Amino acid sequence: MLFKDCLCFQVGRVARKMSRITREKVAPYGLSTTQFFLLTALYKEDGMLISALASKVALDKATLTGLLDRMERDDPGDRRAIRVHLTAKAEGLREELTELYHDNNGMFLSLLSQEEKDVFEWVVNKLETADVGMK
Amino acid sequence: MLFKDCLCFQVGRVARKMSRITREKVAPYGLSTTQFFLLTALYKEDGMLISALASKVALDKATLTGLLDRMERDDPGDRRAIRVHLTAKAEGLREELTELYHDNNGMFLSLLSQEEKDVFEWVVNKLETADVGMK
DNA sequence: TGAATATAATTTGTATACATACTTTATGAA
DNA sequence: TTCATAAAGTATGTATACAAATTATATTCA
Repeated sequence: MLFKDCLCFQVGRVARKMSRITREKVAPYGLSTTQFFLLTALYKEDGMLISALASKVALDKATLTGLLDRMERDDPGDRRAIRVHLTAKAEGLREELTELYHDNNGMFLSLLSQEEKDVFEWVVNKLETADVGMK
Repeated sequence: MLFKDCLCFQVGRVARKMSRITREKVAPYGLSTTQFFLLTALYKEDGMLISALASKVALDKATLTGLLDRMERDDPGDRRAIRVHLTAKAEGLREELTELYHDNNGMFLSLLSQEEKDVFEWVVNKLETADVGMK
């Protein structure tokens, strides 16, 4: 089977599928998968710098600029820094979206045994932190 | 750690990183990661229908339309079907890109033990084929 | 002080990625 | 035959995703 032993392709393929599945669930809230994770990060910690938020969700800050275009902004002091805050609307959805986040995780996790989860987590971390000359 | 147990996020994050690493290697050939995999699929089997190719690389046919915009096309018989063929330029890079493909795979695979590879492959397949109400 | 440097974010340009709708052609059934 | 349906691609619109360059501000140090 083509790409059978290609980790890069396999990971990309399953990432796209899982993202699509998640998107279907959050679409009713007018969210994309990425926006959903971004909100989840803000539910955990509000008022981060864009660069800190980018680090949390593992995206480039340039990607976040677009994502955040319609969100509330603030500027407490340092004019280089912009802190991202939840809107009232997002705050109102906190409970519901947090529950959805856990349900969705649980759905995926329920497919795996404990050992599979452990090894998968270990492998993903290895691939993620591998030093292969990238920034 | 945020998203620690979120398979969807973890897989997406590692997919982006691996794609970036691969892109750095194929950029000198004027290719993106996706284009690289698409060529790899064509090196394996030339003359596929766009829909068949889309299936091979696990992308929507609409995504392939854009990707293939500058590639050679042919139409043998069925006017609904367009078959994708390698250009002379792509054919000239076959050896080099095939080697790069295997080297890149090997680089990622070398990070994992046999058991880790086995479990990872198993888990990815489970996540990929899981029936959770998606098309 | 003031120039060099670093930091935070934006801008620009390019390339996915996909849902939805549409066009064209083929096929199947009445 | 002819209408309904399916199949193959394309078009459109939206949303990532990121490299490279730029802007604006802060910091450091000579």
